[in-house]
Amino acid sequence: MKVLIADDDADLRELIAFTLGQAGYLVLKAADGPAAVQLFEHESPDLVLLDINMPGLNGFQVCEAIRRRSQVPVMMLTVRGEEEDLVRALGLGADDYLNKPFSPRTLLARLKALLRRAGVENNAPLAAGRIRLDLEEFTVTIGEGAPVRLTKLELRLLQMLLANAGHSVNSERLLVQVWGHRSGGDRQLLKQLVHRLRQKIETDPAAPALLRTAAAGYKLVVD
Amino acid sequence: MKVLIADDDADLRELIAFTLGQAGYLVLKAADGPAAVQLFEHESPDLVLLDINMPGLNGFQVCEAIRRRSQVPVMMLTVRGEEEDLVRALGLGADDYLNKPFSPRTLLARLKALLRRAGVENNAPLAAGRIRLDLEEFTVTIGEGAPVRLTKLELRLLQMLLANAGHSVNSERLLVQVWGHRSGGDRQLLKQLVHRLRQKIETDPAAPALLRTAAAGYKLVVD
DNA sequence: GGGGCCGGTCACAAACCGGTTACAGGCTCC
DNA sequence: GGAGCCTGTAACCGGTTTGTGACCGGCCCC
Repeated sequence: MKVLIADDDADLRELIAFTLGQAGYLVLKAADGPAAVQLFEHESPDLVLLDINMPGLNGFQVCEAIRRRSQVPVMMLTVRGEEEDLVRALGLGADDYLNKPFSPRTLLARLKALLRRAGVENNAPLAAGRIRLDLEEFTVTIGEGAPVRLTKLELRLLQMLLANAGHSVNSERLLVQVWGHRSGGDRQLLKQLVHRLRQKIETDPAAPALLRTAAAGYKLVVD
Repeated sequence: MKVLIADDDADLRELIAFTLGQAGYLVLKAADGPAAVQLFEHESPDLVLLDINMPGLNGFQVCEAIRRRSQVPVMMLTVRGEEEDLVRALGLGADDYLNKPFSPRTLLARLKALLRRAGVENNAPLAAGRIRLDLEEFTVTIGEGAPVRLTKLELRLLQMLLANAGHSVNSERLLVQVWGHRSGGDRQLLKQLVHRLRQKIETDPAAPALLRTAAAGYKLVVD
């Protein structure tokens, strides 16, 4: 599990890096905005910690840049009391924030919660019931069948549903997690993606047994 | 999702209540400390907004009382610049704070972030007496009967009534909470919705036993 | 008794929703 | 530059949900 930490305060950066390292995470460090963006593109970390005040590009700009190409969980580090910053960060698609100063224990707890929510806590092939997802190969295997190749979006959708297997997931949330649409609204995309995914994974796409329509969203049925 | 708002300033209280109501939250209002504590024990809200300056018990005392029995997220409303208050509140276990004056937008953003952080899932089946509501499945179950499917509006109405089970809820308030109409006035909608809901949940829709007409509104009868 | 108000009921129209088909632009890989 | 895939967009269909207008009967008050 890779975590990118971007902060220009060397002491804090090292403290965080140490904490996360101890906890078993692989840590990538950046001292300014451009470095953060570059590292992000190179290494595609599983989670990003962003300080707001950084030279080069500030945290907002980095967050925007990241959101343009990825739904990776982003946690902002803010100075307590900067109301506007907070609202702006959350508006830009940050998933959580942490007020400085914070304890390492708090950081870890929040980080884990965030990873759990994003459904990426294990990048080993996700599985539930008869469904197994291989993120490396971009394939899904149903029961004893042959692996089926998925596209990027199909994989992401299935991953989200799998992370909440058995429970219905709100369309709104799916839109946000798969496309990063802030306000949702565009149901057509989801409709279409679900349709395409069903064609691939359902024995009878007209009567879905796995990817079922639920009130206000979809859910993955596992036995 | 129930939010308890405690503030002795009636204008501010109503503004907040309106904002949250529009955003789909169920709002409980308290004008002083003791009322807040009592409401908290009665209704077990999912989040609490506390003003610091209140008659009876002040925000600190209420916060302490709440913390003695629950980990529910608490957000304090503070006057900008009162550092001491802030530190004290956070020391007492408050989770976040908001400086007055604040915009509704800010309030909502912070509140959502707090709920998200607290990991509150809003799919816990609401229940009272023989009535159980499943927000994920959009169903209601009466006693031992089979779950009945509800539409979005029916669910919202029932949720409002359930949150005030046993007490009559003003038509005006229902209109605002279910449709977001600010001026109410449109009783026909409510009439119709109640009718449709009764058809689904009453054994004899002509003689309602659960969803009763009450003075100036409706109420849910629980045994 | 008559009019106004209110809640309940009915019937119909409008809006919405999910599934489906079709097509076009963009991208990658030969 | 062309083939093939991936993604986004539009249009259509049938079913459900929601909004609207009309009517009825009870109640209260003048």
